Amino acid sequence: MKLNDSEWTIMQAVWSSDAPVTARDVHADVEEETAWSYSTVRTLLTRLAEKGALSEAKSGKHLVYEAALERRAARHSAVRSLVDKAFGGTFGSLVQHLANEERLSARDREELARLIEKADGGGRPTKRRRRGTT
Amino acid sequence: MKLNDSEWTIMQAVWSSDAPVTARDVHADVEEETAWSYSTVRTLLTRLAEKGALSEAKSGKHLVYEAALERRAARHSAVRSLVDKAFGGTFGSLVQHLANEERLSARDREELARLIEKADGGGRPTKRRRRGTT
DNA sequence: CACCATCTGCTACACCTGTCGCACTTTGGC
DNA sequence: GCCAAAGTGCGACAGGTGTAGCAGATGGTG
Repeated sequence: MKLNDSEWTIMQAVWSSDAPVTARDVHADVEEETAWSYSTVRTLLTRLAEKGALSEAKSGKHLVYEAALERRAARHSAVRSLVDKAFGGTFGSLVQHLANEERLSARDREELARLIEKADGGGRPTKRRRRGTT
Repeated sequence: MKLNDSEWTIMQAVWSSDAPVTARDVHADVEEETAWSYSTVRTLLTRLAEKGALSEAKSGKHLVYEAALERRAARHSAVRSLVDKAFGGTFGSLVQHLANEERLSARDREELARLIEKADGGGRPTKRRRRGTT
């Protein structure tokens, strides 16, 4: 499932709520950031429901929306898509870019290292030292 | 500079060559992957030149194209754009996603750790000072 | 020089995106 | 029950994308 920019904005608002949301809720949520009219929000919600990223249902008399697509899955697609088009399909290239080219703040870099360390198994010592194949 | 999917395909072909390329060259390069007609390639080249990502010039009698936008810069924008729309603008979130959610190969993960280590200053111990305002 | 293979300049066109507005239906309060 | 306020169904429209085709200008070859 591929989301375009405006759809991401809407989805973020939906995901940020535990309970199903109304168009009004979403509008309130994104209004400051986007200045979109209520109509625009409704259009986007409808399109998202049509494409299956949201489920649209009547709660009582009004329509409420709920994410049908998980944020995690959406992120996965987005990353995969970026890697495919911009990094030759190789995660390594993206990682390398982030580590070398990207102007990560020192803090980001630290966080990156910390996260990696943690994700690396949380127990297995990162001992392999040889820098081997390029 | 924001490139759409088809434009990325074209740009990759242009970047992959040291010398300026002709539409014919690009077509040959992407044909197998995309099955686009020569016309399509030309249209995309023109649009890219119009938006400044490529420079179009006459070499002799024919048009040749050369990247005006660096791959590195294009990647930077793409990553920034992804981070903004899908990860709340925080690199850390992307990194966290890559490290935890994404199915990185063990090798990718190692590479990630290695790159981070190396990029981290190549010697300065990661002593992470105060995290300031977060 | 004549011709054919190319190259180049336009135009096209359906579908996607970003952004609404309008008119009609419901609903809740007096 | 009536009316204002909110909700809903549709339509719209300009600009971006994906994908090409056509016709005229050009250049290399016999």
